Amino acid sequence: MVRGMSTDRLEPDPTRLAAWEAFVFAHAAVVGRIERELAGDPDLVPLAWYDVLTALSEAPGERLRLSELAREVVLSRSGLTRLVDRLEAAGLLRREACPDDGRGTLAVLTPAGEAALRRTWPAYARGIVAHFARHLDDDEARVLSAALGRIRDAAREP
Amino acid sequence: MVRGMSTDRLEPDPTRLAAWEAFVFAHAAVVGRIERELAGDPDLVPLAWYDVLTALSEAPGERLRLSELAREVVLSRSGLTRLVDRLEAAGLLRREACPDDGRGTLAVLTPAGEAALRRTWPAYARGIVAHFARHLDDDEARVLSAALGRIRDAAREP
DNA sequence: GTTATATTGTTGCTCTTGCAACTACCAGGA
DNA sequence: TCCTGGTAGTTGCAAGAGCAACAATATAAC
Repeated sequence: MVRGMSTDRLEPDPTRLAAWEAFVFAHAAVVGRIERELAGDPDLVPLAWYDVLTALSEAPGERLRLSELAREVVLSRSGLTRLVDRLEAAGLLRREACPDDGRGTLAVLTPAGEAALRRTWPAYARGIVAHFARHLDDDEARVLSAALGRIRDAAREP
Repeated sequence: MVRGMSTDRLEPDPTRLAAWEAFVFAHAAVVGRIERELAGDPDLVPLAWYDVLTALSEAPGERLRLSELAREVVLSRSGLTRLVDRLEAAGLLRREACPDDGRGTLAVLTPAGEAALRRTWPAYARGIVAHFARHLDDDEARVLSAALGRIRDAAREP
């Protein structure tokens, strides 16, 4: 697993607890800020929409099963249903029946969805740089990417 | 500011972008898991309550102005008003008039609030270890604490 | 002292989310 | 084949959070 601590401790040591607290509140503060910045321009989509559209744009055929999408953006299935409702109503994606599974539904990115993605990216990127990336040196960036990626993958498992 | 990048870039480099994406989804996955674990036991308080109670327990006199508390837990003032309503209704804190400012209100931790904190900590600590701390070696823990602390402090400023 | 400006906390409203229950569908076993 | 268990997606419901607007109080300018 990981060196430097016994893996069956019941409490985090002070350094890891400080990391956890910084993690939680940094997330709230930074995401809140970026969200408000995006909300200031009616042409830009909110972060939750952006996450869904990005996941679709990176998927083969720009389409994904709803259950897959829910795992991808870390949302409950019911939450994802409503989110996809809103995106579909806005024309940024469309639902399509899954050919090989009668239960399934695919979300498919539309040209309007791609356009929304491209339109939102510059402001989003500025927010990431100004409130997050700007404060990291190269070593820290690598460590965060590796460590948080590992944590995310573990927490996403069933 | 920080070495290793020019500070006026409009987009994050790939490493920092990967760090950002891991940061966002790791938070959603880990906090969601811990929240569900706590919700499984009716004697434990949810994370938002825990954050408020901790902030109070660490403040001098175990009391804090509501505006200070809102900054501390990164919540809007209206959001904090309702949250404090719920905590007060549950008897975990009480409101008190601020002696030196007629506009102000203090939130004061009650014994029941301290008890809730102590009761919730073990399960919360287990969640932090199992889903977060367990995946960090000592170096990573130090880097996360420092870097995310810096990011949090910057994003909390007005 | 009076007036103008800013801050504190609360409320109305709306949006978003999760859980539990439900339907529709798939897969495996008798 | 039929039946049983499991999965996919949707819905009713309730809880939580933010914005804008408001009343009360404080602070500064004059």
